[in-house]
Amino acid sequence: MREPAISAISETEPRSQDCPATSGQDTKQRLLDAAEQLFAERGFDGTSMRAVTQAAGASVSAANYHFGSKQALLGATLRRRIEPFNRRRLELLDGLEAGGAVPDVEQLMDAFFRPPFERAAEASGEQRALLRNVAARLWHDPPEIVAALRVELFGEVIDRFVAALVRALPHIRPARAEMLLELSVGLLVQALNGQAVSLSSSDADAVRQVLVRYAVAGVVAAAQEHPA
Amino acid sequence: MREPAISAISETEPRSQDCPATSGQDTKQRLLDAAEQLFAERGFDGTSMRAVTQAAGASVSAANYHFGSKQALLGATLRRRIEPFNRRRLELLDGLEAGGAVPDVEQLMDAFFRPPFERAAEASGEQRALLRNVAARLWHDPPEIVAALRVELFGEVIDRFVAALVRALPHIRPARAEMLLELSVGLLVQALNGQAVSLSSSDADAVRQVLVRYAVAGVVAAAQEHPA
DNA sequence: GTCTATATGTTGATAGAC
DNA sequence: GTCTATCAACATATAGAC
Repeated sequence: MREPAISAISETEPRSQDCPATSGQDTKQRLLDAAEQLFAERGFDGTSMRAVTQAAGASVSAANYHFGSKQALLGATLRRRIEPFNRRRLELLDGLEAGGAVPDVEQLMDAFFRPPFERAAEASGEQRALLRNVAARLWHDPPEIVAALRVELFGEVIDRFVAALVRALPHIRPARAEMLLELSVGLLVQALNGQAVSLSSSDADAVRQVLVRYAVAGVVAAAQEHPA
Repeated sequence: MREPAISAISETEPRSQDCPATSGQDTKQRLLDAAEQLFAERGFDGTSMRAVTQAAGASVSAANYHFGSKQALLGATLRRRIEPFNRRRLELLDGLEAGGAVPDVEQLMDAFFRPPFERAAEASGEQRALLRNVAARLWHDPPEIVAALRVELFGEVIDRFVAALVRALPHIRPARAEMLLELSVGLLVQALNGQAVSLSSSDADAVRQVLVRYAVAGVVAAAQEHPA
């Protein structure tokens, strides 16, 4: 998945006249792929535009033409990776709430945790390693673009799941539900990014089940404001 | 270019005022303070030696004289901040295990989570903001020095607490205990770094209690390999 | 111990040819 | 749309005066 893009520059546009319109999209995709991998491996500041464009077999100018800036390129990679997860989360939640049903905490946490693991199971080793770091970067890198993206990408998901948690735990205050969901995100990030958890050597399903069990018990136990 | 803005950051300890002889230690401390704050705010790659030395009112050469390299400077800041936490963790664990006692999961998780919150309670607002990011950087930044430091600083703590967890939960496999402790670290990092948790506006004790309640229930529930 | 000055490399972004 | 060439700014690290 790394070098085959070189062939694109070894020949001088053999079919460029046949489909010139798709050449732009193709380069854009290769840039996105290369940027995603490098940002995940070496971080935003640790990745130069030159490194990205070389890996993609393109020029720095091409990247700036398509994305405008390095920050916008990072935003595009994160958006592309996260959006499907959150669409899937909402899809699962919609299913659980169909017909006015009130899903319980276990169903909710499972719906929240499942999407990245589905992707991990179907992905190659390299993609899994990548996935781990994307999560860590998105939740712990301070740059402004990441904070804005977090709201853009996660806002609806957080709102919907907090509301569902409030319904599942009738005596919980919404602020507490939000706090517990955020703590659960820490659990998920650690699981995806961790060492001992080792997504690559374990069965993704097994890890997810441990995670869900941990989170369900934790959320239920910490839901009460003043425990006995 | 700038005024010697030193007072904004100096925080370490009330040092004696012998000026010329201890001038070296003084500069070293100021560099450490400035580096810690800037690394926390802008990350390792986002922080230049120039920024650090200007904030500390010193020169780049002085920093390289004292620490040798930028990476070593990062290592020094993390070591200074993390070491007391882990000493305190081991101290609390020693207390719990005194006389051959076998502490339960709640005592263990409390001892593991408490030190950063103690520090947070006694610290200023700036220090609390800083603390949050130190945790996130140490656990999610990929650079080699961070990985090595993690083993150096956390190795003994992890070993001791995993062993204690195995004693507290007799049927748990050590690998599972290690996984659950690592997941719990994710919980802690998210609590220290999170938005909704908001250490600065809440009572640190209250947050810690929620955290402990979440983790205890989670660890106990996820300890069994094959739940009914 | 700390400084000034500098060596040497890299960065993100742009200009303009094609 | 993509390239080559180039820019100004900034990076880390070192040399040598004091």
